[in-house]
Amino acid sequence: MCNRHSGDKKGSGCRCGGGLPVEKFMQPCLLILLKQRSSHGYDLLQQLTEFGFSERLDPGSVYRTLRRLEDEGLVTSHWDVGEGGPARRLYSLSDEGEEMLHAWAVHIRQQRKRMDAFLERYQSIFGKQD
Amino acid sequence: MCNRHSGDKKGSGCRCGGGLPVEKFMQPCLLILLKQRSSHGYDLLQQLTEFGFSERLDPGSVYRTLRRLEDEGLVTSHWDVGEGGPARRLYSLSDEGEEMLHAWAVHIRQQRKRMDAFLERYQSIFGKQD
DNA sequence: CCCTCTATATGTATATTGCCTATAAGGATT
DNA sequence: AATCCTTATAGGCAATATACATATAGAGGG
Repeated sequence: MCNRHSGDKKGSGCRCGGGLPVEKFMQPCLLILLKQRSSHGYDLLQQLTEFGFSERLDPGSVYRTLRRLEDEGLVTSHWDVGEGGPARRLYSLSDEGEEMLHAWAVHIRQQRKRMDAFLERYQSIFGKQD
Repeated sequence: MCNRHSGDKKGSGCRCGGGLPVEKFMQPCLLILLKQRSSHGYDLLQQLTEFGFSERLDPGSVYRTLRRLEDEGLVTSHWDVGEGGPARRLYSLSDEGEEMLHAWAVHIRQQRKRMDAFLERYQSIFGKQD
């Protein structure tokens, strides 16, 4: 098993071969979360569990992905030195990011079709209950 | 666009960010094809279009993936020097490969759920027709 | 003072990716 | 026989992606 599966322990090793890479799928999830409301990395890290990411998801991956999204102009950020606690970087979705979100939706629907093609063939061989 | 999307031209460049890497998803597709009947790389290359792979899918990727599956003991192969044409390497699914196929089915169903979670949220924001 | 929680960021070894090119057999065309 | 296409397999490589570990730092509790 691997930490790509929700609920897995960190560092348990992975032999399953993955499928959907963590950081890649994280991108559209972050974009859609930021479409709903602007937020900072640590908060987004926790919201990501709603999309099936592990509760032990590596924070470094989230911050790195956010920086990359900013490099690509899909999100913007500014420092938020507010009421107590360390300073946080507040991210917002850009217009370009919203466009990319639509592109991702198309892409993900395609991927899902491919998975359905696989699962249908699988069930036609092994049966539904398997 | 990129050659991950079926119908794309080879070498047209990719800025979409992918999602499901070609060679990763190719693995369960090859296993299920080999479950149905033993076959060789070039034939499998063409059968893969049934799972949404591009008709211009790079043959090198297919052969490399097959070799990797063999290294992992999921498939076996032997040379088939038969009636006309170049020699072909005939691949068959191993017992271990069939087990891995079941593991993949579980995994892909999980991935599908995650995509559904994304698409549902997407539709709740932008509407179904979008 | 130490520990935990919040919060952000970097380093690194290894694996994976897409693309290009090489090799070779056989058949058809010129 | 020379050229070309199709079938068939394989290796190289630069760039990127990955998982995991580690660094930094503020604030609050015990």
